[in-house]
Amino acid sequence: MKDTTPIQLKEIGLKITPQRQAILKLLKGNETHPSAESIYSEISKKFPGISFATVYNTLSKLIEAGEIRELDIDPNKRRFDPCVAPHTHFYCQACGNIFDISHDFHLPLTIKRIDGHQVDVVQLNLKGVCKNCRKIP
Amino acid sequence: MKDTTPIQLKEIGLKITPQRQAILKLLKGNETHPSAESIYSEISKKFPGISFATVYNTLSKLIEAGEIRELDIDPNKRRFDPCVAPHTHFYCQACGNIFDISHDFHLPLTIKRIDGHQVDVVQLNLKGVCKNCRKIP
DNA sequence: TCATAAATTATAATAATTATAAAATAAGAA
DNA sequence: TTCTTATTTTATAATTATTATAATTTATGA
Ligand SMILES: [Mn+2]
Ligand SMILES: [Mn+2]
Ligand SMILES: [Zn+2]
Ligand SMILES: [Zn+2]
Repeated sequence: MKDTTPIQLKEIGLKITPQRQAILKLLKGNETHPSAESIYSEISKKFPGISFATVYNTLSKLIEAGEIRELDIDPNKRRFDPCVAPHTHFYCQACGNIFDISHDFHLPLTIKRIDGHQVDVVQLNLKGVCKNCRKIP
Repeated sequence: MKDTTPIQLKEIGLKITPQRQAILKLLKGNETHPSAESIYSEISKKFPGISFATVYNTLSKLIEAGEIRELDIDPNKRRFDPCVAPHTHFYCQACGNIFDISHDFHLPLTIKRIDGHQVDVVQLNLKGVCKNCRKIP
């Protein structure tokens, strides 16, 4: 039988717990850019007793370890992305969904300095009305 | 004596009140990208009785009218910018200050559609450690 | 001056997130 | 395998930012 132990946790110095495994599994390959709330709701199905603190704590640790990243695009809540490679996002102001944009806008991704400031993160955010919401007038 | 009446309010269909005049005056030319809290604190000096609701209400009206805009860059609070012309921002993760970046990154400012989505806003956000915070190790 | 819609205020409510401390548990040592 | 302990989870409270409500006040135009 295939070993499904998520070695990622061990690698970043975290204890392997069922809750963390579930959160990691939910995130892996997830392209919805979930919020803490949506992660909590989903995980609750399998772990009815999980607490919000565990979700937030785990997300913080994963961000620290560089396994996931946080987006600054939803004005109402934190949103998370398991894909840490740089890419553009589109936020729908009607439904709140976030879409990956694969088009290359030739961003200054390697810039390390500007106006004397040290640049660590570069984010291009687009906002408007998504494909789906445009249909429903 | 010079007329200092802010005609902007009348123009956008809002009643001229001392509170609104003060908020508008504080915003005009302000490059600090203030939060509701910082606006409230500052205005309170002249209007000790002003309420947070007035600050938020006024900001909402001004955004609606396109007189100011809101940034999605500070993960903790809403930040406002009286300059509505498109420009890049830098957020310091150490001190929370936001700086305007005048360098032209050739953003797709005229794009109206991508992947079927209707694009209304384009924001380029840089984050890291600002000039001032780098000095204090 | 007066009528009235709009704005302001005090206050409560909501939503997201963070803090605290006790109980549970993963993981390595014995 | 059992023991030990630091880590993690949970329940709960606290905090912070923002929005909602309703009574009072005020700007504005007749
Ligand atoms: Mn993404
Ligand atoms: Mn600006
Ligand atoms: Zn949508
Ligand atoms: Zn700084």
